[in-house]
Amino acid sequence: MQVAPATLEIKDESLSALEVESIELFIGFFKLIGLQKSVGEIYGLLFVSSRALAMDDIMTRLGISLGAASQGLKVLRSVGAVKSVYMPGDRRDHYVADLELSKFATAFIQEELKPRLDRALERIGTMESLASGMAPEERSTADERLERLKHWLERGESMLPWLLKFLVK
Amino acid sequence: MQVAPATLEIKDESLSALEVESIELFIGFFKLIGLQKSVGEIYGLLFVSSRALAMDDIMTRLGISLGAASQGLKVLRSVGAVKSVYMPGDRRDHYVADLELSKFATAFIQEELKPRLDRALERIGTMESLASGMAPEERSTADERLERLKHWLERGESMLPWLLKFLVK
DNA sequence: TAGTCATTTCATTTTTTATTGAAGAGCTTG
DNA sequence: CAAGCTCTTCAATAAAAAATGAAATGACTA
Repeated sequence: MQVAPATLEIKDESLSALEVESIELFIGFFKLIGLQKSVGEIYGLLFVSSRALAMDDIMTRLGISLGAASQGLKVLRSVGAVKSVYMPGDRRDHYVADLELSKFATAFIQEELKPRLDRALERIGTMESLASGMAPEERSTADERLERLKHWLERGESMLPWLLKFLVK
Repeated sequence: MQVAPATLEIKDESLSALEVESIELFIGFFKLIGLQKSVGEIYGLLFVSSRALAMDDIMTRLGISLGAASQGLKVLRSVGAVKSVYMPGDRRDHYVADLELSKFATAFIQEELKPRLDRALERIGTMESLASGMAPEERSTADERLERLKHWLERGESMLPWLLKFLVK
């Protein structure tokens, strides 16, 4: 299958090689903590930008929609990855990247990891009661495994404060 | 919108409450490290099972397809989360959960996190060269930020061995 | 306060990811 | 070595997630 590249759609209105690298880097990084591509794109662009960008700059440069830009910025604000700066004589909000990278990791740990561990430990409580009504042989298997899982989760949980301290520097 | 539950499809061929809790727990846990639902389901079922299960037991109990079971087990074997045990007089492979939970975390760190950090550091090298050909004001912004990012990534990387040691116990 | 511009929201569409199951490869055994 | 199981693969399908853009909202200003 061959497609003639006749009138090639110009998509990105010139992103520099530096911007492309930055964008790709942050897309990958953000995906790891469960954030979508457009969020990574926006942050990547802002990260290497020496001036604050308005939402429509971001849309145009990245070739993404209004909605994606708006929602992406919302997410980035909510994790403190981006802040808006005042630009005299311009009604639009302008955004700069917050360079304190540890914020994202911290937000991820506190808003994703910690709640999940807590929820898992809760479930283990439930499972322990359920296991207590089982036949002896099955029960001992379950009890042993639950104990093991609980220890491991508690160990993980105990590591979080240390991890946070390390990341925050 | 109301739907009459007239002839409710029996879906799970009797999973116990304990199994359901375990499955839900591991679906959540595995998703966090990027593994799909069916993988979590299978591990969750095996985790509380006191006997080894064959692939078609797994399919039947969970109501998943042949392909999903096969692929899920493949993933679980590949991260060492599951092992097959010999059952005399039965041609089928039978699986039990490996209870060494730290294995998954270790696999995740070594196969996902570490390569990503390495790739990111590589990109920073590229970006540094790209920045070196820029106009002075833009260049200084870029240099400063890249330096910062590099430090942070190196710090993260330096933490991995410690993290691994902690997890492995 | 009417008009304009910036932003958010959300139903729809698109894209991506996961699941299904039929085809077939590989073992085992009668 | 043929017939029957078991398991894997992969093209097709289904489900989930993300992006789009029109309409609603809010906010400034003339």
